[in-house]
Amino acid sequence: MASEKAADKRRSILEAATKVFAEKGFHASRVSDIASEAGVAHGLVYHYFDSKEQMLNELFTDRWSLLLAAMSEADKTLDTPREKLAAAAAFIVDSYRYQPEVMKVVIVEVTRAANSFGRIHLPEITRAYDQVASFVKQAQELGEMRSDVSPTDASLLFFGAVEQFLSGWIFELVPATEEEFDRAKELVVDTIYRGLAPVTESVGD
Amino acid sequence: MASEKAADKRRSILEAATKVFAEKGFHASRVSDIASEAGVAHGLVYHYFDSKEQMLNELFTDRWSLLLAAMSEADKTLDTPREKLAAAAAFIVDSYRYQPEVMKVVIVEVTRAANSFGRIHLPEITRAYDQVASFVKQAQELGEMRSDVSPTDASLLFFGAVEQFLSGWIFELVPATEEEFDRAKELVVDTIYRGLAPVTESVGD
DNA sequence: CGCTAGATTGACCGAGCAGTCAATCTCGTA
DNA sequence: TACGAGATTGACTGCTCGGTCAATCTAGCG
Repeated sequence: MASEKAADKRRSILEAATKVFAEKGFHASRVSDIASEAGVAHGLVYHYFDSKEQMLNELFTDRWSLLLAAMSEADKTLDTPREKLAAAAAFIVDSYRYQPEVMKVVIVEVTRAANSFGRIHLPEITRAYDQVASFVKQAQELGEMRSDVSPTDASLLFFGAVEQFLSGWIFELVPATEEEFDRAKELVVDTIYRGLAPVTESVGD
Repeated sequence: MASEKAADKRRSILEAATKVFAEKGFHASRVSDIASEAGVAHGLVYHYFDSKEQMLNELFTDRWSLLLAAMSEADKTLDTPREKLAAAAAFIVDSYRYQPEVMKVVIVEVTRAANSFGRIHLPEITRAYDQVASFVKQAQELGEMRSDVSPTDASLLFFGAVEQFLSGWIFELVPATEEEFDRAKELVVDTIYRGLAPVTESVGD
């Protein structure tokens, strides 16, 4: 069996798809673009994949399950909710750092595509939100975060902020440098943590 | 001249387009869907608009300039940066409250579409980000926010959070009730403000 | 009333492209 | 070296849609 070589070819086609999707967006990407990027005839794409859609679905699910696994692992191995939150932010930012194309596709074509792939993958997406919400809940139980904010809302805040940084890099609004990556991670976690700290007293409202 | 009636018809087609775009997304929307939603033959759409794209562009620009105007007005008439920030959040959230379809299209099809319309409208989008960044700068100068965070980054945080709430409502992850709307506004501004408050001393990194 | 400009219609066209498939090739194996 | 399973090719198909346009309608005006 050439199953190993076949698997390689399959992977290289998926990588080509990632590159093309990242560059032109899913809708503007032709299967023939992907094929030529991969250096194969476009018919071959259909030997390995059912459709263009399937490629995006696979690409997303592969990466998203890494995120889910990383968060789940963080929940088990790390001690404080803050560290867990930091681990989640770090995973996402570093994913972008090392594979910007994959993450660009994941964010732009799925996570934020409320009318198409976002809807399809809502269950997986929600799982990540829920995990972060559970970290928030832990923080609340430890008295590290105010309890009058729903963990769900806090989780939206968190993902909104992280994804907006990715967006900024993707749109090239903000330089995508090593320092920026680390700064972003810290800023998000820090701001959420301070912003949701228990209200000792002081300020009315 | 029937120019008044004509303008009405034009508007009603644009409204139909909004509805269809919001429902199915731009790419999945057919010009004929828009026409039949508006109750006209699809050829008429081209009497009033050059293309499907133009409709989305117009729709976005109309709404976004309202946002820019509102923020600019807030900058002039309100006293504190915090109020200005609150006004920006309120404008966006209330836009969704009263016209969810328009805002859904604005956010999903433009603001977050890094590969298509987002790129085209980047200058306008950036203008809004810059305005918020300037509010942050004002807050920093008044000593209400820490100065070691770049206003640009703070602005990303702000928009990321606000848009993620809209996303939550759009995806129906979170109930879109009156209370939620008001809660979201306050939560975002409050969290940003607390989160970016000057660091009195204490914690060393 | 007719005339005209603009509004409205819907049949039609052509491009672009996802997906198919029969033919050919390649390579591991016996 | 001969066989065959799976890999690879690219010509071809069928369809969807955006956009065009000539024909028809309508309403205000002289």
